Amino acid sequence: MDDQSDVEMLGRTELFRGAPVELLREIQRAAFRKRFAAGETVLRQGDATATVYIVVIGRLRATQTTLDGQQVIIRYLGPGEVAGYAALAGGETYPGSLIAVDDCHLVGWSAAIIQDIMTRHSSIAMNAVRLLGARYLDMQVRLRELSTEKVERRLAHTILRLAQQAGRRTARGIEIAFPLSRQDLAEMSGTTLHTVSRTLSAWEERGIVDCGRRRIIVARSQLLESIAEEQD
Amino acid sequence: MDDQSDVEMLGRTELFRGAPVELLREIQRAAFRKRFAAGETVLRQGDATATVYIVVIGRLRATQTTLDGQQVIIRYLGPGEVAGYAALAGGETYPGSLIAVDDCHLVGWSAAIIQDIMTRHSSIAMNAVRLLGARYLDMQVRLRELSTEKVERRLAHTILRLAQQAGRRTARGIEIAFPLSRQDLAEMSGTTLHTVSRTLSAWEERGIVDCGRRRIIVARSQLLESIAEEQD
DNA sequence: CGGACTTTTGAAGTAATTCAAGGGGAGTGG
DNA sequence: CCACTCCCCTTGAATTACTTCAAAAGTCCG
Repeated sequence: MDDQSDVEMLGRTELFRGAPVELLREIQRAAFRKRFAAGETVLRQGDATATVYIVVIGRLRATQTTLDGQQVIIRYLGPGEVAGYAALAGGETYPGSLIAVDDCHLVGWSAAIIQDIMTRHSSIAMNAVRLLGARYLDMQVRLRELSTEKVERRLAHTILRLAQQAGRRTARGIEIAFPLSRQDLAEMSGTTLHTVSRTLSAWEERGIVDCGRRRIIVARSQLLESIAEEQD
Repeated sequence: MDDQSDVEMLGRTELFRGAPVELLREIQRAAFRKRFAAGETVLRQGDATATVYIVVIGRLRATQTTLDGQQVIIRYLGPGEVAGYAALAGGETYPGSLIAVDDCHLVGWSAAIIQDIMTRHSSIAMNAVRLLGARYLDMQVRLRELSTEKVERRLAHTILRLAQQAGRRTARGIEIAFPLSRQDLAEMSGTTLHTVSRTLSAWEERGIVDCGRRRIIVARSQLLESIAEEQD
């Protein structure tokens, strides 16, 4: 990918949207590129914040792990999204880890550079405010779901959200465009892989979804939506 | 409260910290003051975003309500904190409601004015980035707790967090400085008021807490911390 | 002192976890 | 190319933590 198309790419990201071309060029010159193979760790929970990345190609999984090894998936990050927000928001250490789910291309900057850019260009800082506001809102919604809904409904919401953000239309329905195990779904919905497996089996029988090994296709999204909305 | 002390107060808030005095004066001139009695609604879920407030005196409860009337408490807001972040982050509507728990004094600005100030002064925008980053992180931690911990541990974490942010040393221990019902604790911990009541009764017997009607005193915080950290 | 709200506690019910075992794909190495 | 191995997934049975249902007792306020 050449510098020119990099600049265009940056202009479409949530963080740098709306920036004038000269500024995008400056930002592009200050960036470094990095690639990660599927399964590699991009950054590790507890490490001192050093780098902010933007995803160019591929997908990352943001997790938080407890002392006793239990994991929660905070979110998945796709092209154009900021990875390592803690370095942007002045956190001391990364609150979670970031793992490449696919083979990934990222562009990165040191925390100091990004913070300098935001300080000199308030429109970029405002983009960061909007982006963090949106993520905070997203977490509020998930917290509410986790507090008030039963597992089946939560799982439906989780899958619908994934289909929305990473869905690919196919002949058989909307396919979630990256590998996703039962365990992953459990860690996103606050349940166990056993319950996820049982629920998906039941849905498959009703023709709502079509699943394989680390693969989910939503065949009848309307039915799934009605499960997500029904009262307990 | 006169204008001079208002300016000093603003300089100590999370949003305006570090701003030069002339700017603080300008901000103070653009503000309006508003008081709410205990129980009054400051802003309502679903309304178009219009105002950003800062709490001067008192405490607000931020909630989210589902279609079928179930509530979740997102957080409590105390002096110096921003209320109505959605107006700051460019959201269309308020994602939750804000209720006065105490009698409250707030200062407010229209969303347009605040956004203009942030655009003209990137240091304020950076404060907003930090503040939203911190809230997002807080929600990540709570999401993880809700997903991986059993009720007793979650309740312990909830009470410890409240004691930290609104605790007042007394002869009998750390008292949470605003009225807080069993129902409120349930809505913060993702459980029912019955389970909260039972758990608190058990703790009271062990001398860990000392509770009354809408009142919690943490008598032995070390024991509570050990409950919060023990493996399930 | 009445009435509304908050809290407590028991008993029954249940959704989901935990425990346990086996089956099947995908990739690897011989 | 086949066999081996490592994951990942499935399904049943037992267990349990928590909710739900129900009723009564406190406590505050006008």
